[in-house]
Amino acid sequence: MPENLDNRKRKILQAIVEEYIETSEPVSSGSLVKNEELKCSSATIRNEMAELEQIGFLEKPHTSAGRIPSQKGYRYYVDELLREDNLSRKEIEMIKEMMETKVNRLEDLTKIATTTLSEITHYTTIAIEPNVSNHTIIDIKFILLGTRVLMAVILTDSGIIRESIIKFDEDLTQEQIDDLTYIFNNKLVGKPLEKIDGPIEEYIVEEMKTGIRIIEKIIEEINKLLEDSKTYIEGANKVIDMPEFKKQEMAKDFLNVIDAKDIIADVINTGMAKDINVYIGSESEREELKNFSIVTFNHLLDGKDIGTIGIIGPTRMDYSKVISVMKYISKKLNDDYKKGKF
Amino acid sequence: MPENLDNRKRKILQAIVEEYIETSEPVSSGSLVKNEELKCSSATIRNEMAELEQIGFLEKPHTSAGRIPSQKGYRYYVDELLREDNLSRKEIEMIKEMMETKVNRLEDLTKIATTTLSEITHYTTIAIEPNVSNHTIIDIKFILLGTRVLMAVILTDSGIIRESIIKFDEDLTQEQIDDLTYIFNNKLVGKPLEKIDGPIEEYIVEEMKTGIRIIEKIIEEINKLLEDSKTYIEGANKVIDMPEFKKQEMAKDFLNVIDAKDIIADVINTGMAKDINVYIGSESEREELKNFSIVTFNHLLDGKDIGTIGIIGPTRMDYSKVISVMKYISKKLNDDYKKGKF
DNA sequence: TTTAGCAATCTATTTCTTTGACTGCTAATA
DNA sequence: TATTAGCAGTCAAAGAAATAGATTGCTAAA
Repeated sequence: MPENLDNRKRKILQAIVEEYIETSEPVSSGSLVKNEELKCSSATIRNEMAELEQIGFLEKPHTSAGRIPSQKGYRYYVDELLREDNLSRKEIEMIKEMMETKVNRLEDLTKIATTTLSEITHYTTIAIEPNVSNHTIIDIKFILLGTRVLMAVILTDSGIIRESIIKFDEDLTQEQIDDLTYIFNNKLVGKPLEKIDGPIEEYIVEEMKTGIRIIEKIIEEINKLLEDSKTYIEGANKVIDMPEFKKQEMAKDFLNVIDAKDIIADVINTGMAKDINVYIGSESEREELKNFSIVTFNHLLDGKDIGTIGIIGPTRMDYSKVISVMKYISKKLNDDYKKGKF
Repeated sequence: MPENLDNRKRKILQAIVEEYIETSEPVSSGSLVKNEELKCSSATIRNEMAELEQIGFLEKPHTSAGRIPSQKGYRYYVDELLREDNLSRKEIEMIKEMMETKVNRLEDLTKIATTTLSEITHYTTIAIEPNVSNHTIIDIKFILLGTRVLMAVILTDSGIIRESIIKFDEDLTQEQIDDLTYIFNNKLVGKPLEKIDGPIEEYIVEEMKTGIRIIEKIIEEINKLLEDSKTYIEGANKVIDMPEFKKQEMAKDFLNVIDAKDIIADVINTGMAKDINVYIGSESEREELKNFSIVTFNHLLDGKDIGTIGIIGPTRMDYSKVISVMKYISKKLNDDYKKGKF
């Protein structure tokens, strides 16, 4: 439940957040007087600022400095004060141009969206493969590569293709492969792509004439394929010029997060799936992320989740710009899809 | 042609390089006197150091500091003075343990070697997919996924598998796929995996009954597959604790290099293929790398290059440890291979 | 050829001072 | 009651000066 702030407090908070995002310096009462919307003296603003600090929206680095937004302050700003139409004509042109490339796979489309996002926002971007468990299998293919190596390819209705190479200690015959293909398809096509469990495994083993070990291994590998959702990070160098990274500790935290990609995957997968998700500082409940914010959106086609795209940066992030770009890219991906681009 | 240094100068250079690698502080004549192998006074050492600086093996950060090795100094050290048996029993155990995992693909083996290397050396590791142009094709498979999506899988004699998904604007028939498979195999199996050129393309087009556009597209995609060699980087956070990264500029350079992986790929691909390759500072002729060294080895199985593995770190790098680990891992990969592990 | 000894050099550290940017409070004002 | 002017108090950041410490290069003697 967002506290109710009166109009002047809202204006002051908004002005502080925006000025701090721009300059990365604590904002003083004096500099706010220049804001044309605020028709009062610096003393009045000081009183208001003191109150905003009292209720937790602002903090002071030290007595004689200006104020900076607290995590709660950012949250209020994002939920209540943000402007979402923060894209210049030039930026829209850039996005359009960058996203024109033709691609063969959905994954490549994600890649392009990611690069675009990074270029426009100047933050580090993240792409996480979708959790495919609510997608429907439309085909499973097994291809024998050599006599002991099998390639399994799974296709889903949303156009996602996953493949895995499996090596055996014994020879496989083409006949076995044909059997496998038949039975796996029979049992799994049309079903949601969930983990293959005990009962299904038993059924398949029963149907097959040979090789329980082979089936076990295949199921193991397929399950592995379903579980792991790869995370890609791009533009790690984008952050280096930001003033917050002058502090060794923050730079260290950042590199650690970038390296242990699962930290980010974890946060995103446990989050709720809103249109656009914003995790500010320690809201993500990971110590390493307390100085960072993550903003993501789910790349949806026809209601199917085909991956999460996001950015990570300091809590002093240009939320307005980031969210504007994301909304635009998200819409464009869908429009292109409807126009049959993919 | 390595200059000839007398024995004492060699010892002094070696001691300076090793102490500087360990402490990252300029080495003084005084601290070298403690070295038991050097039976002379600090004054004598100072004279020798002055001469070593004269001929370019050492440098001074400023008048009243000790000496640090120059790039030329490191080079002499690596070529002439390096000890290669610099692995503790404990480290060998660690390597053995980490490399025990069973894998299905050669690529996964590379991944494991990379992780091991990073853990043992505490530097950032690099893996670059092999240039497959001298490998021989043993099979090409085309699999139809849906009516307009084709998957091409290429197998080489070295066990490398490359696959690509190709999307068409028109429907494909199974018959066409069978034709494609037959003709491509006929023409390319047993040949080195080079770019498919004009004459071959013409031949294939002639043989096929239909769809010159389809063939063009397939060849385009296959050629793309052969060209791009992906680069993976792991352990970027390993560097953060090194004193040299206190300097903003170096941290920036490093992140840029990590982000623009092709810089590294470029250096490695233009290098000569020795057993182990060491690029010190600006030897790699890329401005961004002037403060970094790269050490790589080629992962060879039966003489076939199946990928390059390496590390990147500051020029003040523990070359001895790095090279020792690499030799050990390289040998182990080969031994495992001969024992049929893969 | 080697070494002891010493002046000269230069960085890094510490301490002190100064400056300037804010705030918070008080008392006057509308 | 809400606003504001004015001013003392606080604190960090920047600058200046002093100090300490490390190391070299040179000279002259061994």
